[in-house]
Amino acid sequence: MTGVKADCSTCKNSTCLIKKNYLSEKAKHHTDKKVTIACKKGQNFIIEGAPVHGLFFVYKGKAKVAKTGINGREQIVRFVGDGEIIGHRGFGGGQFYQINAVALEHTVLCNFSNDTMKSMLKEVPELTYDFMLFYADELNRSETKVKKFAQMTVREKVIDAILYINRKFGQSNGFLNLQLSRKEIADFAGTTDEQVIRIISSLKKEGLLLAEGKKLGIVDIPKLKKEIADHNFFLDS
DNA sequence: GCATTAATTGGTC
DNA sequence: GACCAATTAATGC
Repeated sequence: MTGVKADCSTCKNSTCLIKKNYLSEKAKHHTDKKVTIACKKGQNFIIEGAPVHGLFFVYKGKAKVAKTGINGREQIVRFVGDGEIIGHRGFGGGQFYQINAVALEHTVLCNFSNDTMKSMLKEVPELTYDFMLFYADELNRSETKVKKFAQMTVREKVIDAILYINRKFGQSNGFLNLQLSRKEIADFAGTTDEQVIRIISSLKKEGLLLAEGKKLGIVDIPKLKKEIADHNFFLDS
């Protein structure tokens, strides 16, 4: 397409597992095979049930990864930013994607085919090791999430979701760097948009949160953390 | 500016 | 605490 060809050699994403293990010439003939995909905001680039088409890495941008439930209800599994992996659960055995992935803003993706990934993993042990750590970490997060969903109150889940966004994307000028609709927060926290709205407005009244339209800002991070501290063993999930 | 969508609030089960 | 309905604010065309 026009211009944007993501190149591993000039990429700035130090957290990207490919970039991290991009050992100059050793992996170059592989990374050259990747495909760069530019997504518009709202674009559904991974469709639940569609055949697996390799692994995706975010070169630049943000996306949400979700599973669709019964009556149109959505469960957002995670949000991803620069350097992160999407579609890793379909890698290997999986024939079809079990998740949806939608770009939340203009996003550039690097797509590696399964074959390319396989030969890279077989050739570069450092990369394989990092992948193993990544999968283990993902599983850990997933288990932590189960506990949270079962034991936290809605208020705590919403606070947790907001803190998660802050951890992952940070704030600038007093507002979170990721703008989500109330419904998206609800779909992530496992509740309804009405509940999210109510909790946000009370947190606002309590002076813990700032809200201007879709923009959300955390005023008192330690206080919010303290509120969920009882449940949380401070494993940043 | 109008029309669709999102945010908000109140109420019921 | 989810679901529904009504109102209002925001945003796209």
